[in-house]
Amino acid sequence: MAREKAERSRVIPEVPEVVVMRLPLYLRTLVQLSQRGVEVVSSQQLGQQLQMTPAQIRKDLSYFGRFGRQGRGYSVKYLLEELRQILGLEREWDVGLVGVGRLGRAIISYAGMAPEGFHIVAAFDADPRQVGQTVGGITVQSMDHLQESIKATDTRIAIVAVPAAHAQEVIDRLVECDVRAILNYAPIPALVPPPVKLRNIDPVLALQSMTYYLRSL
Amino acid sequence: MAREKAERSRVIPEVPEVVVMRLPLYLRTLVQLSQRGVEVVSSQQLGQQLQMTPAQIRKDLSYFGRFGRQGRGYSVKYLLEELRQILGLEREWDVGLVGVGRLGRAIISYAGMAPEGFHIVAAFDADPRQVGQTVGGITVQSMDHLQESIKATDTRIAIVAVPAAHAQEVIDRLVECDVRAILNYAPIPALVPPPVKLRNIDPVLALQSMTYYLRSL
DNA sequence: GTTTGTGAAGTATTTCACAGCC
DNA sequence: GGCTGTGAAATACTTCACAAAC
Repeated sequence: MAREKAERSRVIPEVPEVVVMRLPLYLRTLVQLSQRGVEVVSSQQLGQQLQMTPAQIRKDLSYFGRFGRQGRGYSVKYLLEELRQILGLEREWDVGLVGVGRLGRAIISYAGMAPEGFHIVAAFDADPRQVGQTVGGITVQSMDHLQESIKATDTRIAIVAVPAAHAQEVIDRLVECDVRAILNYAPIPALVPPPVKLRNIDPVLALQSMTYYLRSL
Repeated sequence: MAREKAERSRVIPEVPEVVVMRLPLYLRTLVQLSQRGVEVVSSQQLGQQLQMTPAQIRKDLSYFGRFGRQGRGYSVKYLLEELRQILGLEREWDVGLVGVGRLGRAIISYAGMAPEGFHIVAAFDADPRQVGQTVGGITVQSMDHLQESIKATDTRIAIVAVPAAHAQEVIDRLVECDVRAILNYAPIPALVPPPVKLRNIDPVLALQSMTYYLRSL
């Protein structure tokens, strides 16, 4: 009869996850503005760029502190630094990659990660023919070394690019060796225990949800 | 004084977009169950697989009709067909791809699209060295032919895999030639006019929102 | 017995609107 | 005059809980 309500009616009004997911968007826009030499920006202007209401931006930021100045707006440089701080991006992060098939290789070669401080430092594959090969400067290791290697390097972020059939098993193993954030490219609704964060990259799902609005065509 | 409230207080209680975005997830799970030979499934069981409440699944489905039987559950085969119908997936869709760099090529070679009925039938690139080349059976066309070709083939879905600096411009051109659904891989907060649907694939954003929870490490 | 479909209740999230400050 | 930060109000979404159906 006594339910586990305790967990839900938490005392700390935790920052909503939707808010956290919007912060990188703000950060990116600020970086752009900064590169264009803009020094001050209002929530109004930010909202225009991002197609959202100024109030939402202000409310989101207010979860973390007071970063603006009445009558002026936000200092681009200052807000940018604060957001980086909040998101834990003032440091570099090591990332492990599992699966070096076509997709995995594309991910390794993708030039957009490193500039943002995410460095793929280890790669693993179940296929013995892949093991020992060098891809983008990284030597592919056997799955037998997964736990050992991830733990030894204290890697907390992993990218999963293995076939759907093996993804959950791989994810379970990653969780076991204390990986706390997983970016999953496999088209499965993966399950992870609470402390672990998971985000899915799934282009087919995205397409399938858009065709709903195209039915009439 | 008179605001454009009219648009918001619409009479039709439109299906919430969150609901539409969950349907493909249900569909995929049903396909799996079907392949395993399961014939009937309850919202309870579906919820377990997908880590969501049975009530949510039932409520989501109720926006579109009544597909279950009390005391039994849902016929996997029937619900699957209905969802395909609702999502507009009982037909095949032609897809145009803009940008055949490393990412674009990886997208063309990705084997997961065609089985779901999405066929990349045309590819475009601004680089003259790419134009005329054949990638995965498709001849890369010049950007000069974009409008002409997309319109001629009546393509309504496009994938954008060009550098960030050109993405918005490309998206604008796609919108002009009546593309109604865009899957954007460029790391920019792109803007599209209301009738057009946009989904972003952005691994860096996903990573940046997870590191928030890793700050303590 | 089981499970759906759904109003009503409960949460969560967004937007409003304004005091306070520059 | 312009803009932030924020309680309060409004809206959106989720979950409850139960009558109806099998």
